[in-house]
Amino acid sequence: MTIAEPTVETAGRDRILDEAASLFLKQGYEAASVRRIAEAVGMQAASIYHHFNSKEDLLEVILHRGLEVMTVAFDDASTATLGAPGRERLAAHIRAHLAALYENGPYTATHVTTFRTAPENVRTTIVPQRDAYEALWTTLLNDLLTSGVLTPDTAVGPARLMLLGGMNASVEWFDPQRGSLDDLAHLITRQTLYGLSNPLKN
Amino acid sequence: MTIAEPTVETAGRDRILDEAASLFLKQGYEAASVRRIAEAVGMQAASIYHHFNSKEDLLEVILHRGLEVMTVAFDDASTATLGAPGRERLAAHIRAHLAALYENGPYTATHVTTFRTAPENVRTTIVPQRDAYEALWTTLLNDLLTSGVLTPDTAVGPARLMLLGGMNASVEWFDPQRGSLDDLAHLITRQTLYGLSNPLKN
DNA sequence: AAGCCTATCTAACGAACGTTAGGTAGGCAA
DNA sequence: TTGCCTACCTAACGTTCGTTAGATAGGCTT
Repeated sequence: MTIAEPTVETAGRDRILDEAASLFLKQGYEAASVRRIAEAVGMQAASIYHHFNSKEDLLEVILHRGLEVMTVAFDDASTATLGAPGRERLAAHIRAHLAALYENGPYTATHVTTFRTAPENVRTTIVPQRDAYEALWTTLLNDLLTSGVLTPDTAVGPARLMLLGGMNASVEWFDPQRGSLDDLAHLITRQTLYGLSNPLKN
Repeated sequence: MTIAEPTVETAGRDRILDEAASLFLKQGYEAASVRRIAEAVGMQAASIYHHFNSKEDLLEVILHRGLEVMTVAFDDASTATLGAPGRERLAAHIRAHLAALYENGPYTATHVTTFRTAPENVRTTIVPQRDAYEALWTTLLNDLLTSGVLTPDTAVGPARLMLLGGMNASVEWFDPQRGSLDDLAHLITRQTLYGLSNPLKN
């Protein structure tokens, strides 16, 4: 058990995390000042430091939480599609990753957009958990490869990077208010598996 | 007069742009201070302001240049593949965009990574040129669609977003020092056209 | 030789930054 | 009722930020 039910104690802390993650997502880590985060929460900048040791600490917690949201989504998709056909399993995991990006708070999207330029010590702390998440995808794609769902000459490493990169890149253009997440998931799944080429014309 | 041949005059200015773009790429726009940029160039911070009006101005010039590099690469690919088969034309333009990202200075990569969180007035200034570049891709994909190279039910808008997003996302993991750009271009072209699915197993 | 222009410098400005010290008010426990 | 603990506050710290003013040194023009 990692996530407690929201109590009065954690409410203030979680409010700070929510607003900080949203601001980091919109403006970037450096541009979002502690004072602006505090203002969004409705408190003074100094009060942030009752809950977190530093601004870097705040970012670290947010990046970890974003990764946790992804990982939980992935695991849920795995158990939900145990024994299902390969393409269905892939579709479910793609949909799960996109749901983590757009339907479970700003944490995953913030992770995706701010990790690359995060302070080095923060990045270093996050890397193991990040590797673990990527390993989940490697295992999934390897399963699909050995079961014959993917072309035998598929390079799993690059395929994983392109798939995750493609999904994450959607934060640049996909607006969950305007588009359906199911449509997006279907689009990416279809394009990943079958591509754009017209099979009738070669 | 907009672009002069490189003289001793513009050399200092271009040095500043190079170092600034590299730092913006590595650390982000806000984290890279004018003093650090000046230090990388080998001058004092105040000297930057002999060449640029403000830090925002510096970013704006860099973003524009990144877009110009992309556009020139696209146009070169277009003229180089006039009358060529559709898939070859697509491959050439993918390769051109990736070359702009990795082989023509840090400008295009910096554009891709910093545009989303750039100050709003800077973003506003850039948008028209950005729309023009995306329109080039829309035209190309529409050509491929009407000539039957792409599946008739291809949605060109999302396809363009996914293709550009996928290529741009490679800046997160592709290292031009370690990997071949031709390999990357081939990988993305192949995956875009044909996907990962094993055609022998449905 | 005189004057100007370009490119840089030193020095400093006010503002904003992350952060700390110390205080206060309210709830819970003894 | 007293005392403590949590969650905030006000005030301020030293640092760094983007930026400006003004000086200087070297080269080109006349």
